Amino acid sequence: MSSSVADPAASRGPDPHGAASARVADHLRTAILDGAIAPGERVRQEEVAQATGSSRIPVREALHLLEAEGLIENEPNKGARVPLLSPHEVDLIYRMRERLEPLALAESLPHLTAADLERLTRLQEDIEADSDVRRFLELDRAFHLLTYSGCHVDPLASMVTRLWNSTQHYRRAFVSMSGPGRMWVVNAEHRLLLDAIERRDVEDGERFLSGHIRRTRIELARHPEVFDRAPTGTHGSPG
Amino acid sequence: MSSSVADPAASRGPDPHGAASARVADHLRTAILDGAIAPGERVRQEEVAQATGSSRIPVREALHLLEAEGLIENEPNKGARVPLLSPHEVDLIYRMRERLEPLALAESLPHLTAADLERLTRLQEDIEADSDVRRFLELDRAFHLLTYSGCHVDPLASMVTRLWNSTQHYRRAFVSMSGPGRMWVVNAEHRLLLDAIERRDVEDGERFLSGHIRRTRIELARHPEVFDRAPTGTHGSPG
DNA sequence: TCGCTGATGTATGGATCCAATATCAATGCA
DNA sequence: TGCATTGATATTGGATCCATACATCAGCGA
Repeated sequence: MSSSVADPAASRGPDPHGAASARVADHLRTAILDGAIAPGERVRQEEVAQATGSSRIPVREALHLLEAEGLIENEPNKGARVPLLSPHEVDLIYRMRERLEPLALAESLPHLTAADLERLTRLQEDIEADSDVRRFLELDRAFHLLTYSGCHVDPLASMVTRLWNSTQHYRRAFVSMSGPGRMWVVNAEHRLLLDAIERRDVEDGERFLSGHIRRTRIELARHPEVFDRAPTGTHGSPG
Repeated sequence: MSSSVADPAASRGPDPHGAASARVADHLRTAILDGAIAPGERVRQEEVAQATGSSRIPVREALHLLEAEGLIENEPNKGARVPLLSPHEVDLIYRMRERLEPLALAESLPHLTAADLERLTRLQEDIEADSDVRRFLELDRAFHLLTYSGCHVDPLASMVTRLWNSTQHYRRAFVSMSGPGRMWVVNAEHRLLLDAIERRDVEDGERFLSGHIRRTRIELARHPEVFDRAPTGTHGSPG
């Protein structure tokens, strides 16, 4: 079952006007976040156009969209590539997260519904039950972003998403090589955060969250090998 | 003196490949930041194309670029418009600035050159010498952004610029109606900040800066009339 | 008089074609 | 043998044309 979206618009829907670029963007976003396209790698318009069964116009739009999301870097007349970040840049992105995400949480918390809280608890239980790296990344991301889902102010919400996107690759490399020990720490910190959220305690939530991010940043700084031409990791078979 | 750039590519250069979209983006950015296009106003592709003497393709690219900069809002099949922000959204943007800009300053400060410091001092002197609203906005923006010019990490630098862009219109409305009294406060705070920068004191710089932004936010919150269908202000004739 | 429905105009989204630029390999020269 | 130059090729940027969706308003009926 190759889940590839590679078949051109053979028997697909009628392609409702104004959806092609979004479809292409989804395709590329998934590929980049999954690590199928590694940082530093070029992304050729024609290739993507063929892979998605569209012309190059929606591809260009999608590339610009993804540039805004921090997943693509565009250089005039030279094309697009996935940004390659230095340790210092990743560190600074984590510092930005330390300051911004507590704000997003404070903005979001009052708007989280009981259903949201249930889903959060369920997610955390799933994280603790399953120790597969790929799944951990997915669930951890879902957990945190759900935490911010009550924040409806665009610049803040989109900025937080962008910061997560930019460092997704390095998170994967980091988690892959740090083993299950680190997941326990993360889970403990998630539990504290979750508890604060359930108590609707903004102050505690902000404190636990910034501490969570700060400790992750410090831990990451102790693993420079994450940046040593990190493996693409798309078929993350346990070594 | 219509400063319009409306003459099509009559005697303009040969348009070196890959510059049209940038030219269009500059045109629109200036128009929006100057208030020539007010928040909530639509931006039609064909109009811009004619005004800049290009086809609609570079216009689309420019609109997406500006969307990433927070100056344009795109809705599928409905077109582009300048975002209209609520008081709460502006307030939250200022809170983001409170947290992000000190970080940008800390990152930038060690890389500022002696020439930068001279230019900063010169700018501040110009601000104090000239009390015209339009000029104040321009110089104040230049002052702060120059302060961050040593920060070469893209997500941070671009985010700061985006936050400034998003609220430019409301800053104009605010400064227009708050009179020269407020400028004195701003100047005093700028002097403190400038002094900390010259001493290369990161901690003081961060503290003065976040205080500067916080006080501006609080002051702005006391002037809800800024949001009462604020005048376009492009020909800000004293009323 | 008010609300609904359909037709038409207008604006955006997408495809194809052409121009300009970058990339790269082959070749000639020092 | 190493390097610069030069051509061919691949790739991006822009223009024009077509398809589709939204907006407006006239016409009709209750």
